[in-house]
Amino acid sequence: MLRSVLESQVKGAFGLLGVSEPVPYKVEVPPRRELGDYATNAAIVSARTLKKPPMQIAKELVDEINKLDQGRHFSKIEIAPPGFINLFLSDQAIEQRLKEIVPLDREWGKSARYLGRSVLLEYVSANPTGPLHVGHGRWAVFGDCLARLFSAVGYRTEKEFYVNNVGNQVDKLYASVLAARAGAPVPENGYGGAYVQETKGETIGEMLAFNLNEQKKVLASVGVEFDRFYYENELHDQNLVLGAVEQLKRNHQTFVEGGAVWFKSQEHGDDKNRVLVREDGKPTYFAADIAYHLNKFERGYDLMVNIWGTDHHGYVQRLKAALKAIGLPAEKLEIIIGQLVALYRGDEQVRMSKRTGEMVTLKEVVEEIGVDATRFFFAATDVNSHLDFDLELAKKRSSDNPVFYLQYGHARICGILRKGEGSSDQGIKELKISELSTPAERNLIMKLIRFPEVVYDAAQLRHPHRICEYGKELAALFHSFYEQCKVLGNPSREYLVGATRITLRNVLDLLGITAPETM
RNA sequence: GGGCCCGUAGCUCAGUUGGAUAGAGCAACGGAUUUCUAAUCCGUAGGUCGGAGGUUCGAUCCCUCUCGGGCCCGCCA
Repeated sequence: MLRSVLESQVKGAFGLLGVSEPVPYKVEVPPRRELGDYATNAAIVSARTLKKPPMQIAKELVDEINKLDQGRHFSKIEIAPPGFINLFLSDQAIEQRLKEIVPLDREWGKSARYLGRSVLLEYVSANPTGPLHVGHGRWAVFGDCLARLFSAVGYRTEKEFYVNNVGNQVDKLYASVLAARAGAPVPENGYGGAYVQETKGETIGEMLAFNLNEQKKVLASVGVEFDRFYYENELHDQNLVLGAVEQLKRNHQTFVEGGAVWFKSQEHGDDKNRVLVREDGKPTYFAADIAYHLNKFERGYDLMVNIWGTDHHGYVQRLKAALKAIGLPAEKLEIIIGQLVALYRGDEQVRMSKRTGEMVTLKEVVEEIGVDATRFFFAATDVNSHLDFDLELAKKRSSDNPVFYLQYGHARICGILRKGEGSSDQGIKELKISELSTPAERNLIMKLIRFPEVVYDAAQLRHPHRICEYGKELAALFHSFYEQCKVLGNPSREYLVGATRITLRNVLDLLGITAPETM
């Protein structure tokens, strides 16, 4: 990507100044166009260690950059107080990037930065005791988009769903279903939702399988699929849970009290110690989860990412402490906390609770507002922020929905290309950057060539919503361009819209949203 | 009582790990269609970035305190 080329130019300039290890600086897009195509704060952040005024460092850096570059990338470099270096790209550099887009096609935006590395994503992992709620949907879409991003920067990516098919809740479900069928009241601490009545199966195993299958169907309907379902009972059957406890014992991380085996989590900063094996000899969910993650580590991934609901946040430190206590590199496990979705119908908030039975399921939402819109809404915001989601609004405003704005841009271009004679591939030979000089054209071009940087940043920060932001900005610049510039008959513009189509399509692909050719 | 998250325009949300004059969509108001798709575009209006201190060349971003909302603190999962 262009930005990393520029970063190394600055690094080279530092080298010529005799600074081999410059303090970390950034090359970024400045807030206004007059301030260049890219800008760096390198001179400002170095002022302290170099003991020179930032403006002076900036001047020295610019001299060296000019020597190195010889006008290849930059047409102009300016210095602005308190020491920003503003870089203006040459037409040659811009054209070269622009010409990469169409040949790369589906590869455009991807990078090989993490090629050869592997990542395991675990998400949703809902209990098989009922339907998925809207929060699950949000986390599912987030996880799915994150997986696509990881793949786009080179990771070998695996997606996994952990099925908690063991424990008290399982018995509770069984008792609740039988009670519901008999018309009896909900058992103590049982499940009371309407779905209990609808749960099929005679044995508890059949009921769990039924619920899981329903979850899978809903997930598939929003385009979320997994490489593996890992069943908790396998951990128990293979004796892996007690095996994990043994490892903690061996490392003197446990003690016995009240007939139970405890993990000394207080020694790792927890506010209390935690039970691993209960008085009755049954391991806790915590012990099973340690075993599960031990198993993940043994499978040898370079990175493991979990997406957990906010109700599990208190659990993060505990699990990591246990993994460290076993001697595992816990920093390879990253846990992202997903906040809940507050659902509204107009002004009225709908509570999500399995107990009351009043919850709105993911299935209902998808059926109501559609797959593409559901995915876009869930992917468009930071998963760590609370989300207020108004169903009435999402449905009523469906034609003004941002997702249609992107899709319309794609369809509009397809319409143009259908009417044009030449394909984009021909256009590439005739593309002359000098013919694309209006602000509308330049704004669109600059947005396009930054796409790989956006993908990289989004993956790096685990922020799929940046792809949505980028897509909205790109679509806006295209629509604006379209109003001002006649495309057909101008090969350079034909190439430009072809490149825009590919970029929009790749954006939608990263989000798992369809890119229609007509609307 | 303790922990984590959030608080930015009327509403829903961005804000590039501390940068330059804080942005977008919706809602409101005013315009644009003999032209490749008007599911579009152009313009106007809208802000003590919850509040108060602090750190520094510079804070929406970091620290402390505080107010408001959410989630959690089990030998449940």
